[in-house]
Amino acid sequence: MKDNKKFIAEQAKIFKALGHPGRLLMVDALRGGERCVCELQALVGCDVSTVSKHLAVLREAGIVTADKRGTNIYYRLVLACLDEFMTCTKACVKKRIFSQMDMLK
Amino acid sequence: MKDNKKFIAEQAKIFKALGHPGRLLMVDALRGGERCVCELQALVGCDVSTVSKHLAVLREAGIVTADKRGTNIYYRLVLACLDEFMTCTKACVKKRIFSQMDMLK
DNA sequence: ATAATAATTGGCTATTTGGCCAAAAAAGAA
DNA sequence: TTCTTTTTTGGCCAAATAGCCAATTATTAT
Repeated sequence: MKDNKKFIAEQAKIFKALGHPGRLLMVDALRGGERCVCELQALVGCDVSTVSKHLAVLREAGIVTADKRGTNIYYRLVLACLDEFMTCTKACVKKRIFSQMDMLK
Repeated sequence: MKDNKKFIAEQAKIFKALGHPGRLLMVDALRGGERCVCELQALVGCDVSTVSKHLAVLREAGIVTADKRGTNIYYRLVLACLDEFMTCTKACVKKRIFSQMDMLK
């Protein structure tokens, strides 16, 4: 694979990792500081094993890192620009919802 | 589905749409102005039908819009913050590549 | 009207993803 | 040590995705 292609593939991997409601919910929560797996599990409400695999996806994309303290593993955000990402997509979705509403007038 | 959940699902949809190398390549090209499907096809190099389906994904996520002029359909960017998205993820990938290099020292 | 070009749609297959359960690993407590 | 808690891993299955080809639609040119 060409270097250029590899690079865009890595960028895509970041977006892909964010492109799942459960994972997005978790990273959004991590904006408020580190959380252990069990807290994140409570948040998304599916099996711990599922949560663990989602976290692996986020780790491999370079979005979060983990560190172990005691029995718990704490995850925290690495991706600096997540705030902007969330603000921007939120605005974008809102705008779309409004324009749909306009169409009903 | 709760309203909150619907909202985050819509946000996730945007990221998911960007989370594919071919689609990311296309939207990146659209930063330089509108392009017809055939130009985008030449860029990504797969079947036109495949490109068309990718473009449908981007449309449905609210990232691009299309308009027809003559026989061609021109796509253009709608998502305002794509520049930031690209800059940020580029920096993020570079940083990761460097830290991997550091580990080899 | 017929032919040619541009794009989308439908159908198909192979691969990937997301979810759960059960089992393993790692650390702490009894 | 043995038991308990927290997390990860492996296995499995259903659903979603990405790709191609063939067929359809829409527009322009002959």
